[in-house]
Amino acid sequence: MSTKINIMKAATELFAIKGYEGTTLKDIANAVGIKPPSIYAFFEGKEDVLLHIYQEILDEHHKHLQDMLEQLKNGYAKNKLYGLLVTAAEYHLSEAGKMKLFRRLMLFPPEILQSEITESFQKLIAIERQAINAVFEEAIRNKEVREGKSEDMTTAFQCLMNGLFLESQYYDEQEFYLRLDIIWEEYWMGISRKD
Amino acid sequence: MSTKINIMKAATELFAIKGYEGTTLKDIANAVGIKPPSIYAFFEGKEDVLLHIYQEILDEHHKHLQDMLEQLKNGYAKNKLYGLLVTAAEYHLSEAGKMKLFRRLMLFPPEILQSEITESFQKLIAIERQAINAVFEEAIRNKEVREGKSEDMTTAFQCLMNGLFLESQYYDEQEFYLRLDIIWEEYWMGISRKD
Amino acid sequence: MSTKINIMKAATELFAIKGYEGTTLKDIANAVGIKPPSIYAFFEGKEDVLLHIYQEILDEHHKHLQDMLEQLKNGYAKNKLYGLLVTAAEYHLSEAGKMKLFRRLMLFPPEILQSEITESFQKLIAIERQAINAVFEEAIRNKEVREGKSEDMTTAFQCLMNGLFLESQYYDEQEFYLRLDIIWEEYWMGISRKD
Amino acid sequence: MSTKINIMKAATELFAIKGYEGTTLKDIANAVGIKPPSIYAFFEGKEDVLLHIYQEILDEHHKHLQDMLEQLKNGYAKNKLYGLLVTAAEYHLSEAGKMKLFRRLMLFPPEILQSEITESFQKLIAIERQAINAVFEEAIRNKEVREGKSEDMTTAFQCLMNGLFLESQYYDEQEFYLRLDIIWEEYWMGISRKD
DNA sequence: AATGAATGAGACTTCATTCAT
DNA sequence: AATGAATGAAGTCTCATTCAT
Repeated sequence: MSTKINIMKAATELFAIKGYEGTTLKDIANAVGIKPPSIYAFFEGKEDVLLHIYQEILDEHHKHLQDMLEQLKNGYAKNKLYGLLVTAAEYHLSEAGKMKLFRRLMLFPPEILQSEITESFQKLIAIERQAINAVFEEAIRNKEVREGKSEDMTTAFQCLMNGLFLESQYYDEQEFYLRLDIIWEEYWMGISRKD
Repeated sequence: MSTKINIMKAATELFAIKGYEGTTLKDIANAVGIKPPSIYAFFEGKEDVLLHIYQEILDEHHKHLQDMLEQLKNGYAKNKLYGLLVTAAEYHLSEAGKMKLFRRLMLFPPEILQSEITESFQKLIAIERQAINAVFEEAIRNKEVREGKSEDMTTAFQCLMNGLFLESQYYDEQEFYLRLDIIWEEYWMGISRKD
Repeated sequence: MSTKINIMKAATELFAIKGYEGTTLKDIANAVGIKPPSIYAFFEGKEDVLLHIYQEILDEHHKHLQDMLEQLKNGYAKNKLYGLLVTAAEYHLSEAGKMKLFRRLMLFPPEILQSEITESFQKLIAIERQAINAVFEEAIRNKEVREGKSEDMTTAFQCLMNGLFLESQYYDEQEFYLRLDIIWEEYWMGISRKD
Repeated sequence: MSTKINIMKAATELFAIKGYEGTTLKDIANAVGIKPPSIYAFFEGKEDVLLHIYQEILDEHHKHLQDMLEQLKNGYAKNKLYGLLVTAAEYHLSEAGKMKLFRRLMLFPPEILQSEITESFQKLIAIERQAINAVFEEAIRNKEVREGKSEDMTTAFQCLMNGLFLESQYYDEQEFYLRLDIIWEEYWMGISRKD
């Protein structure tokens, strides 16, 4: 029964590294220690494997998003936003394979799933955006950050997150966390209210 | 002949959208209006097409980098850095196919070229980093930006660039430029010296 | 158990419509509401299923032949021959699936069973032929039909039967019986003694 | 260039004997002396091979039908009808493979082409029926055959043809022609006008 | 320079079958 | 009696590539 899970794990890793088209069912089967036809006992085909993984990633991402939103409820904006970055970073690093695949699907979706993927990803981003925006609105009211439009701050913060999580792929864990802190410091220095 | 160029153009576009493994020589030939074997009159094979394109992208990138460095020679840091973003943005948008492939190769290189690609890309980034760093060093001296480590500022700026150019893929041209300006304003507000 | 019977029923229908090669054990299992491996509790394999069905058809055909021969014992030739056609027609229509498979196996036997099938079918035809021939011999003696060789009459009658039962596959029941009566009338008009 | 023709010839023969599902591309390729992928240089796939063959058979059948209709224009009904049988018999025997496949497709069409095949075959039969009916109408007027409905005579004659051409598959050429003549004699004896 | 014909390698997938449960 | 898991064998088809023209 764990074979299905093993297939998904192996396929996630392989799709992330070699891409959907670059990965063969043989690759996946080899990684699991079974033969290619056995995959069909659990999935309808290669596409179906990807779809299941994609669904799983989406579900987990939603759960993760809930955790992050929880994080954004109470406390100072500084802690909230930094916590957001760190939580997200930890998530990206702890689920390296899944997240690499997530980024790949987001940026370069395989033709077949293009529309489906694009749509659901945009929803995710919108939810995220709304939550972050709320933080900035409150932070402006509380004078935790300088004056400005919360919408624009959100735009800039999302850009920062995008940059960071693209970088999570280039650098090893240690270096990444170093950069994360540098970037955060630089960022907070610019956005925070100095008085 | 112009066929060779057409093949490279078509292949660039297709590799960018469908990936190297997801693109067939037939796809390329169809796009050009020839038959697959004709490609072998100009290239040694599929891999060779990618290698030529990759080389081309690299060369152009170097040229583009020269333009950018030129930009960074004289003037105020504010203009230099903003000019950098705009120049890069224009480049990314005018050569959409090439740049999409550039990002793809950078983030998800096909197995065969992995080491080669990783290496040369890191060189590019290093050059870029050095140039940007120089701008910040001077800007700190000139008190155009607040006090701080130029290295850290460079790190943050690169993160911003990465975020932006990842976003150049999500948003259409108009929206992208809007975001670019918002992000720049937010950024400059934070980094500039207020007195 | 009744499952065995259900398998044979479903397989008969499917072999008839889709052919032996065109039918999968999954098709059969689906039709029965079981899973493919369950078939192996009753049969040695796909070929064995066909063999059992084939044997069943053969046995029933022999029984049916006995009924028909019974029919040919007493009475007028006209009634005998017409009765033969009607009885056979009813049989073909009541056991549509079985008879469609019968025709298929007869005309286009799957390679594996070719020799076996050909042989046993020729026996059936020979028995049939002999019985019909006897009817004509007597009918000629009794002057129920015109003068002629009983062998030739049998040959013609068999041709008529073949034509009819090929047609039983084209036309729906109602139309088939209409044609049967027309053909019989035409036939009997030609063969009967007019005086 | 003749490879395409060879493929069609080989496939016709194999589809006739082993059925569409029972024939593999390897079987066909072997018969032609090529490898399976080469078939794709001429056809889109296995189904496409069948479709082309089917179209060819249909076209030839239409041509053959024209020949037969020509045959039915002038002369005595006896000669016309007997000529019809002989011409058809010669056709069936000279193109044994094609005609065996024709019968197979007519009686047991592979699922994919079922509707298409059924439709076009019914058209063929209707044309044939009309032509034969005309012969009987004239023959009744000319008192070449006994009184009766031409429609019914046509029905009976078609049944005879069906029977005969089903038999063309059982018996070898010599025996088939013997039976053909016997059946014809028996038939004509019954239908002709005796005075 | 271009391509029709051909193919080895290999991909995805189906299928009959086995076996432990 | 029934099936989930697994697989060897084989089928259809794609693809990069070669070669003669």
